[in-house]
Amino acid sequence: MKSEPESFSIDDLKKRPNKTEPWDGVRNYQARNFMRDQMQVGDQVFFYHSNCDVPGIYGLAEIASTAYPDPTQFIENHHHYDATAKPEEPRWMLVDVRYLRHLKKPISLNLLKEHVEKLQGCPLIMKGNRLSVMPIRPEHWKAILALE
DNA sequence: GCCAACGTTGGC
DNA sequence: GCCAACGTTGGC
Repeated sequence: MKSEPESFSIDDLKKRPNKTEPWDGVRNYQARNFMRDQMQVGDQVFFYHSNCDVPGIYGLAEIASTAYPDPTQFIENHHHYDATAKPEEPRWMLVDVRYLRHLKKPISLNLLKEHVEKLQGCPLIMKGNRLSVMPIRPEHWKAILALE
């Protein structure tokens, strides 16, 4: 799961009550579907910092709830307001995310790219990929964590 | 700040 | 259904 650290970083997540935060603001259908259809409580997550000095994975989190409607879609004037969404027919979903730990050493995108051969097909290092939520296959998860 | 790589919108 | 225009993401 990606976030711009200037708006919400893994340090911010750690400081939250229960170290947990609703992952609101996702407005991409594919990303929504991953949260809605595939995420289960206890699933582990890489916390990725995008659009920053050193993009990469900075820590681990876990899914703390199954998907439910993103309340920000109903709030007029909110940055993530969606006039086409109605409470009886919500369009956008989110999950709660709980902090687990920082990586001993962040795994930069640069470092990930040095290990393409082990990460064949991993969406993280694929060009043009802009998804903010994406599934990581178990073998990729292991290979990435081994870089810590 | 630039720009490639998308995704969305809306006219036709 | 096609596609041009536009908006967004995110690395660099």
